[in-house]
Amino acid sequence: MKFEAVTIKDIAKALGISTSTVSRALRDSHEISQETKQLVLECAERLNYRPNPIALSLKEKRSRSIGVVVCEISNTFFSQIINGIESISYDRGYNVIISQSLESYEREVMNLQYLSSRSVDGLLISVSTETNDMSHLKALHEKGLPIVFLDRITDEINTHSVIIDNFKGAYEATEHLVLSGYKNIAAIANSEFLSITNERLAGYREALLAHGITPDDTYIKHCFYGGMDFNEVEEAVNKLFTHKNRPDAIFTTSDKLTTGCLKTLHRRGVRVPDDIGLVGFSNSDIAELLNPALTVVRQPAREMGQQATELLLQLIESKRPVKQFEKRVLSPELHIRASTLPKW
Amino acid sequence: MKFEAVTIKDIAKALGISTSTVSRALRDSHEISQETKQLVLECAERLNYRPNPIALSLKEKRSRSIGVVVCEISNTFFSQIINGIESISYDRGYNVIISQSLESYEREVMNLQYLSSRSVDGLLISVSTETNDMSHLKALHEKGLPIVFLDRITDEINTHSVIIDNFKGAYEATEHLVLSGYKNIAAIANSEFLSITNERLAGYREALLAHGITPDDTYIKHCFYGGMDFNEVEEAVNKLFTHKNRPDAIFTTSDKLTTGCLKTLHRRGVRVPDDIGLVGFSNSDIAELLNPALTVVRQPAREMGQQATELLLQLIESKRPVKQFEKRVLSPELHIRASTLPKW
DNA sequence: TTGTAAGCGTTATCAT
DNA sequence: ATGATAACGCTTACAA
Repeated sequence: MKFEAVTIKDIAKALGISTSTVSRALRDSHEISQETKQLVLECAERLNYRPNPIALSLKEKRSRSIGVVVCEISNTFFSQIINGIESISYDRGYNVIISQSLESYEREVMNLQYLSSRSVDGLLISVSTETNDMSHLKALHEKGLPIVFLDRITDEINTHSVIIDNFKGAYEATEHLVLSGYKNIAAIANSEFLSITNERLAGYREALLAHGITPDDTYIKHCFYGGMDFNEVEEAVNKLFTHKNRPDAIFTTSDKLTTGCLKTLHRRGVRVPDDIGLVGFSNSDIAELLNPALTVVRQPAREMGQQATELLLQLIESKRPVKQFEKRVLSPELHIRASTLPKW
Repeated sequence: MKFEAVTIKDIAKALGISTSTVSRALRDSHEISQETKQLVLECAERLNYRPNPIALSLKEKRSRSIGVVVCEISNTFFSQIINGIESISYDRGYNVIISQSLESYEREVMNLQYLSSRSVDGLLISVSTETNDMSHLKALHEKGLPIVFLDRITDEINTHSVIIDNFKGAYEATEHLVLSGYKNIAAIANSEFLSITNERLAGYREALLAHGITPDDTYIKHCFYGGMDFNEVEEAVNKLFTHKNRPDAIFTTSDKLTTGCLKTLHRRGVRVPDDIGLVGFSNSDIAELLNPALTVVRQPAREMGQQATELLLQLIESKRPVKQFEKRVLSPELHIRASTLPKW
């Protein structure tokens, strides 16, 4: 690890045998006598021998590391995903190299270039909001790099993906608002270029329709950067508040948007749910904390990370090319607000 | 990166020169003619050559990766730290291998063993709550592994560290409660084995004393696992509420404890600040969101990660052994509650 | 200025 | 059952 690590050579020298014998003994090859094995194992133990993974990688042409690209590590949703990714890959002896796109296409391309230069064995990616050209990913995929998409997917590339049932989550959230008596339900959504956005808005529209409300597209505000920039959210809220027919409830399609919206409302002195209804996707602490105050759609982020990693490792380690790809759809959970309001 | 990557050999073959010439040309060695350089560079470009970092690592005996051990990736505070770590190491061409101890000594030891088997060039660690024996870290450090401590430090190992001014943060938080008129101020703190805990409690005590209040140790409740297990916090709160002299305010020493405490209070129907005062360390969304509702101590987590990484890389890349070590102390910020209460 | 060869730690192939 | 050798991709004395 530093300062002259013990190598297979040292063991060989110490025992007066060849390195190949040592190597075989360590790998428990059948063509090595029990005594020698014993000897080698003992010596390895004594010298505290640790195989050098880098030498191994060079030989095997695999790095036992996987690359991860998310928009932002410290976004609660993604940090939970990473938690899941890490838990599985740790168990399977893989490294995780994480990089953040910060919702920038340019940075995403750079990240990918970096990861591939780091010769990762596979890639887990949730594309950036700016990404509508998938050629950088396609190129890697065609070169043979196993890829699994997470949450934000594309159908331009045929591979495994793990998503949540966005339609359902949005449907239930919206329906909850309808059933709570709200009539004019607006939506603050992510970029329309993201797969998740459209699915969620579809669920939103469908829920309205199912309850006899005609969706009104002027009620839908997009935040291109998903609220990375708080002003985006503030502006969206402002627009809704100056709408000729001011909405009485808002559905927000992501963690950041929900938090941002709450913050804006609070700044304006608008109370939830007294003055306006609010239901949104959220995995952050506020969801847990405001749970009795706020109904939220919670995504099984950690599980998503875990499942995506399992699929990726399966892809990486499978001998023959996989033909059939899975699209795993996990279910979000609607955490419904209790009747009483919090009183902080 | 996969499927027969272009190597230096391919360039050599294509140009009919030796690999060493190619290598030198690529490294812009002064002992190579301009023409040859030109030729090589052009060819490399054309063939889309990418140096193999693994081969390089093997040669240079350095992996250009750094290990990180934190208790939990999805803890807001740590995910922000990781964000900072990643931003710097990305710029400097280093990988980050993250692992989580989940506050378990055993896991921490395993993580370390894993990281060192991965031959990381350096280590960034925030020790687990269970860790009071530092011998595993000492061993690595003595072997020559550069280490920088983050937030949770130990003085048993002489190296750089980055912390925040825990005393100050706690002092200000407590003082804020005093100035708000609270008299019986309790504290819910992390394990007493952590450096941060004692510094924060010292600040708490000192603030009380400065305002003529005698600290009462029965007002201090420890959550050994820092609230990883929610029950811990609940129990702490319960104990305080059954205290013969029920406190009228609580100071919490960490993100998780603050959130957990709020949650418990809310479950009990106890309102903040109407029924009880509360100020705590918190970097999570709630801090931002409840800002007008709740005074919190916010730590510059991202900066901590960045600075620690800079120090570590400096350690890693310095030619001669560093003698003088820095202990960087960043300042936390007290975000004071506005006069109006939130009305969710 | 360029080429040859050894070496980083490991394993696989081929002998013995 | 074991050993010698080459190879993975790259750098760097040492030669030429």
